[in-house]
Amino acid sequence: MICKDGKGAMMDNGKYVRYTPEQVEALERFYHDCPKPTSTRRQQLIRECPILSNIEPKQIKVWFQNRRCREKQKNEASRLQSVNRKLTAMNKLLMEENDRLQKQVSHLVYENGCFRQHTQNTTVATKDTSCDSVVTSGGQRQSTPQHPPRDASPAGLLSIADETLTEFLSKATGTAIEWVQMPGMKPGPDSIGIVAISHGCTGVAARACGL
DNA sequence: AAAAGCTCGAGCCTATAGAA
DNA sequence: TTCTATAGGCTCGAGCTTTT
Repeated sequence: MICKDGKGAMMDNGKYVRYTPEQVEALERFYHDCPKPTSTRRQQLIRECPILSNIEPKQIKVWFQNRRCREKQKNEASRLQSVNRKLTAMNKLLMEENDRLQKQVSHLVYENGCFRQHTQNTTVATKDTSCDSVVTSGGQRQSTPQHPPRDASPAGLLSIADETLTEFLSKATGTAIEWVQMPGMKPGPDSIGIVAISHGCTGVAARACGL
């Protein structure tokens, strides 16, 4: 029967057994119906199926064991492929969002510089009362075309800050991700395949996960 | 007598060897 | 690369022994 050399498995004749296609087909059929047969059921299978009669019960047991293992590996591989596809798509969207936000930051930095400049000029003008031309020309403000003109008073600056904060918060809440632990997966960001997005979120992560 | 502890066999899972 | 087979570690249930 089976002998051991301490490192691998060999049959008596020095060769591994390769089950015939007919035998494999019979085993597969049975596996499809019952992936975890009891020893009684396996013996019954050997009795009922003549082409399996030359296979030892132990070998049948091992075959089912390995078959389940192969199935599990196959399922895991396909699950990982699916997660990979989602991550790739999410990465693309996040890169685009990052790019857009960086451009926005550059623009805001530029705007901030303009406002600072303007605030300085206004302060100098209001202190220097001898310079009428500056005071009277206060209505001719320079501003970017994207935003309506706003005064540089503390109230005006506060409104800009408020608007920026509101925009930031809407983005932050719009991309909120809840990590949900799934059976068989470690808790935390490793289990990326199962991110859950709150209803109504329109952020980038939400769009990515909806793929 | 009932609960607790121990042993043993069967089976599962993962990693690995080695032939086909 | 795939498939068959083994090793080793682990769990679980059954049966037996010991303790309370």
